[in-house]
Amino acid sequence: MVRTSTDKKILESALKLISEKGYLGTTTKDIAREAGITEVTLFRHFGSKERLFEEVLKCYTFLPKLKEVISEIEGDSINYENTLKKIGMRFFETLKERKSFIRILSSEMNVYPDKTREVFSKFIDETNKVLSGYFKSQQNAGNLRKFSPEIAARGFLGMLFCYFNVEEIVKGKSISHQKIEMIIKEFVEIFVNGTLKD
Amino acid sequence: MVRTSTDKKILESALKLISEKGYLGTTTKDIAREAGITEVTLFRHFGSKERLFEEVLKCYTFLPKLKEVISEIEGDSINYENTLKKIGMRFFETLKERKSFIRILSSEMNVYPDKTREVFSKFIDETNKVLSGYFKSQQNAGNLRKFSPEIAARGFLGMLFCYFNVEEIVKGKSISHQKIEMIIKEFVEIFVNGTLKD
DNA sequence: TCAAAATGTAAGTAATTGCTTACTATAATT
DNA sequence: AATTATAGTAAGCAATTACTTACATTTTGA
Repeated sequence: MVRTSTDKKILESALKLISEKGYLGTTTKDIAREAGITEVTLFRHFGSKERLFEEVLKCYTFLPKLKEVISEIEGDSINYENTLKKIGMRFFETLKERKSFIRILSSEMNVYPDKTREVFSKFIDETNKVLSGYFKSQQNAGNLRKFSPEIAARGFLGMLFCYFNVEEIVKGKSISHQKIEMIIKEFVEIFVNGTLKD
Repeated sequence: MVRTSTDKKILESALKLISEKGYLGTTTKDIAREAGITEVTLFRHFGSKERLFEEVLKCYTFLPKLKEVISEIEGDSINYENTLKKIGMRFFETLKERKSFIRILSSEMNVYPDKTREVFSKFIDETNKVLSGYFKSQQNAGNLRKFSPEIAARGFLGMLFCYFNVEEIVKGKSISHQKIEMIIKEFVEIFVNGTLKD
């Protein structure tokens, strides 16, 4: 679907307002106002509020590109600890970029369960697959002790996700790059010490 | 406030329905029907929908009693690893007991930000305080390496919280006691290995 | 048993919301 | 310049929702 500039304005406004006020708490009038158009134009472009919301979910869906991080790193012979740091950093940056969308996924799970659960589950499962694959390959190379790579990946990414969620979404802060690095350093240290072979 | 049995029925029904459909997605008619009363009775008891919701937030607010776990354990000379397992277990059990309420906290943060953020932040901060205090005392006793107890506590509880959130809330499953134990065992192993002194 | 309290019945209000319609004006394209 | 496409104006509709009112019935407690 090729997007006109009006489409884009509407989608952006919808993303912003729905992430702030919820789907049911945001009126089509609000969205139109925010986009600088009339309400009737909104309906001309998207047909209904629900269709607009579906397009928002489709348009802003994302997957963190951890695969690419691992590829880059495999070419660079960086060690395990720094790899985890880079993965953590990339993951966190992605979360920050997509903050509004993540807010919507959390809060609209009841109103629009099918798509939000699908997107959220896919996000979790795919990112975990990549990281657990990496843990496995490091185990196979004899670098790591025996543990469940899938559960460890869930743990590692879960720590980061939860930290992000609490600070940025619950507390409404914006974490500085420095602070993120510090947090990731601490988490990675625990993970490295906790997963390396003796 | 002393609760009549009708009050309780209304509060329980509101908790259930709001956790399933959201605050705005749940009508006072729905709640009345679920409670087996008429809508006018609901207003007699609570005055408004908003007031009812406030009472739900007040009534179902909780803090996991990790302090008690630590007290019990300190009397029992249980080791660090088993302590973390018991803490993890108690925390997870609490999350499961309060699943509906936690769903509401996540999803209604935009509609009712002040109280939900307050409750959620308090929950995070208090539980972290208790666990980080325990980490500190173990460091002071010379058992653990140097790391930030606050950040480690955030990490540990964050892993559990995120795992719970994804499985029970996003994916809508109910995790078996066995499965929880296994997950906690894995997470604790990483943490124990990651925080013990060499 | 009786009076007070609690709840139900039935109807209604005002406001809000998503959405539509018809006509007009503006912008873009040929 | 003329035509087509896009957007605006103004008004309105039907449905829904939180809430209210007045009267009747049932339940509870003394």
